[in-house]
Formats: sequence, structure tokens, C-alpha cells
Amino acid sequence: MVGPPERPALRARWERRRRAIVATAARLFAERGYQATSITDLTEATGLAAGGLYHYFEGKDDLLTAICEELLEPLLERAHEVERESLGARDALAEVMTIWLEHVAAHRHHLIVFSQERHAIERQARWRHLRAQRKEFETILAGILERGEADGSILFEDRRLALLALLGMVNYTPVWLRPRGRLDAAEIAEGYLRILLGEAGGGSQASA
Amino acid sequence: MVGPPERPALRARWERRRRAIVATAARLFAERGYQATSITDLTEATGLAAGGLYHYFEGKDDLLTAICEELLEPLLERAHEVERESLGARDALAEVMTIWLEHVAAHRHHLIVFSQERHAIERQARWRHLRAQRKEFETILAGILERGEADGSILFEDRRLALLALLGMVNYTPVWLRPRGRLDAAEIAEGYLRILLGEAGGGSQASA
DNA sequence: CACTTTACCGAATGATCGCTCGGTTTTCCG
DNA sequence: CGGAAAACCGAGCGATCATTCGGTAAAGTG
Repeated sequence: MVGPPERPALRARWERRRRAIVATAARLFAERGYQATSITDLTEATGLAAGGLYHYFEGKDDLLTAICEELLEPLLERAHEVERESLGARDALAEVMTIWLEHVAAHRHHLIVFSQERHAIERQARWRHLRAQRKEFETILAGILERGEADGSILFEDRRLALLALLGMVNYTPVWLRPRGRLDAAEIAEGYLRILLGEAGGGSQASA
Repeated sequence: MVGPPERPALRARWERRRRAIVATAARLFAERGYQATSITDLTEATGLAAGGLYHYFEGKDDLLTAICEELLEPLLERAHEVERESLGARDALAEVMTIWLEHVAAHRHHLIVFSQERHAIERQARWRHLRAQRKEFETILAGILERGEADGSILFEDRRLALLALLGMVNYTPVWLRPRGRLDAAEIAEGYLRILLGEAGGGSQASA
């Protein structure tokens, strides 16, 4: 049977090891694909034998679920915290984007796996809750943009397209992000925000 | 043996059918994932038996190759055409983005598959040419942005980040795009261009 | 220390999958 | 029409894979 031990002294260790396996699995799945990664690959990478893995997870898809939950749940919680601060839309957007990019940078493999397996998560009933969490986060973002447009603090040519563009930028970030790259998460968040709000340069001259 | 027939009368039909199989496979792979789609799934969707499929393709990965080639080759060719027109950077960017989005909209499943299987394409030697084509297209884009900054027709806060943001937006587009949605490909291209160049609204008021 | 829970092992299992190949039907062409 | 090439079939093969389970070792508990 899978689940944390009843003895309190062992719970912390069980959870720590489980999280370590999730992190390893996220890296392997991101590098090779979920289906293309075999249980044998996981045993080699974790040092556990097959039976040992099934002591922490009910199956391979339970591992995928854990990866996505570790990505979505803390992000959603922190986004709700920002909402509770009742900032102006402009500042709320800046703050959500900063925590978002920091979370994504710290969980790049998780997001890559989530994006790669999106087709499964969006279609299969067993992942309804992940779908709901993704939607909830997007709804928070949409709300901030709408609020910003309503109170005049943000102007969009097309607000709905701006949200989709933002989701695209951020979801693509872990594909190119390298741990000690030129920009850190906060700088990327600021850069994206500038692009989205059209504050950079101002753009145009006449065309040639 | 796989390959087009020697008799000229049959070549056109062979190629037409091959392309039809590629289109069907692209849809299935996009919906279920490449690895999760079995040959049996493909036989059901195409009406061909297993042996029939292997008359057009050497294997499942040949099908993946064909999908990616159908995505990248025409796009690259059309991008080179735009370059040959020697437009100003601003106009060149607008034109490349329009053909890009039109191509992506017409091949949404292809791009979804390419993105989902990116880990394999980027890592395995047999897909070196696909990797080279992707890089070549990105180099064309980078060149246009650089040219635009050099001649003052485009101003960026961070040109490299702007390119990555653009790639993110466009690569994410097929995830949400619906065939007869609110915006067509040209309108999306225009919207993205406005976001990238900061021409919309002008953005800011004071923050709250 | 005894005893129970927890942690882990790894060979065996059953199912699935990509692919092959001998054969049949269809299509072209002289 | 007759022969050859092409198109297609589908049962079966070998390999792989996720998962199970009977067992052992280690750790906490009273």
C-alpha cells in the first residue's frame, strides 16, 4: 500500500524522499518524455528498485500527477496571496508575474512536463483537478488585466490576445532558460511586463 | 521497400496519400501524444492496415519526421523569400510574422507535435536536420530584429528577450487557436507585432 | 531485546506495441 | 489481354514495459 507512514517520526523522511523522486522524475520526463521514460530509467536515476518506487507512488501516472501538483498548487496559493493584498491592477500584475517566473524557474522541468503532457491532462477525466487549477490561475490573470483596463491603469489593443501572448511567453520560458543564465527570474518577469504593457522604447519610426 | 513508385502515373497519388496520412497522424499525435498513439490507432484513423502504412513510411518515427518537415520546410522557404525582398526591418518583420502565423494556423497539429516532441528532436542525432531548420528560422528572426534596432526602425528594451517572448507567443498559439475563432492568423500576427513593438495603448498610468 | 511497521528488493507476469512478411488484390502499361 | 509493378492485408513475432508479490533488511517502539 502506498501512503505516508503512520509513525510520526518517519513521515518527514517519507515526504522528503517522495519529493526527491518527483524532482528526478520531472527531470527525466522533461528530457526524454513521459512515455519514453521507463521505470528502469527511473530506478537507475533514483537508486531505488522498481518495488521501492511503488512504495512511494501508485504508478507512473501518479508520478506525473505529483509533478503537476507541485507545479500548480504553490503557484495558485501565492497568486491568491497577491490578490488578498488588494493592490492596484498594475502592481498586482507585476507581483504575480514575478512570483510566477520565480516559481517557473525553480520548477522548469515540472513546467516542461506539464506542457508536453498537456494533451493527456486536458483530455482525461482523472486529471480534472489539474485542469481546474490551470484554469483558476488563468482566471486570476484575466481578472487582473480586466481590472487594469477598467481603472485605466493598463491599456490593451486586445486584452484577450494579450493574456494568451503572456501565457505563451511564460510557458515557453523553461525551454530556453538556463540555471545561471544572463537574466534571473525577476528580470525576465520585468522584461515580459514591459513588452506586454508597451513601455519599452515606444517602437516605431516610419517603415522603410 | 518504402518510397514513391517509379511509374510516373502513380507518383502523384502516392504523394497525396502519404500527405493525407501525415495529416491524420499529426492530428492523432497532437491529441494523444506521439508515444501514446499506437499503430493500431493509426490504422483505424487512416483506414489502412498496418502493412499498408509501412508502404508509405519506414516506421513510426518516419511519420514524426514527415510531420516536422512539413512544418519547417515551407516556413523556412517562405521566410527566405521575404528576406530576398530586401524590405526594411519593420516591414520584413510584419511580413514574416504574417506568413508564420498563417502557416502555424494551417498546421496547428504539426506545431503541437513538434513542441511536444521537442525533447526528442533536440537530443537525438537522427533529427539533426530538423534542429538545424528550427535554428535557421530563429536566426532569420534574430537578424531582422537586429537590423531593426541598428537602423532605428525598432527599439527594444532587451532584443534577445523580445525574440524569446515572440517565439513563446507563436509556439503557444496552436494550443488555444480554434479553426473559426475570433481572430484569423493575420490578425493574430498583427496583434503580436503590436505587443512586441509596444505600439498599443502606450500602457502606463501611475501605479496605485 | 522482541515485535511491528516501514523500506526496499528484483525476478516473474501479462499485456501491449512496433514491425515483418507471405500472400492477395488492384492498377498500370505494352 | 497478360505480365509486372504497386497497393494493401493481417496474423504473428520478438521485444519492451508497467506492475506485482513474496520475501528480506532496517528502523522505530514499548
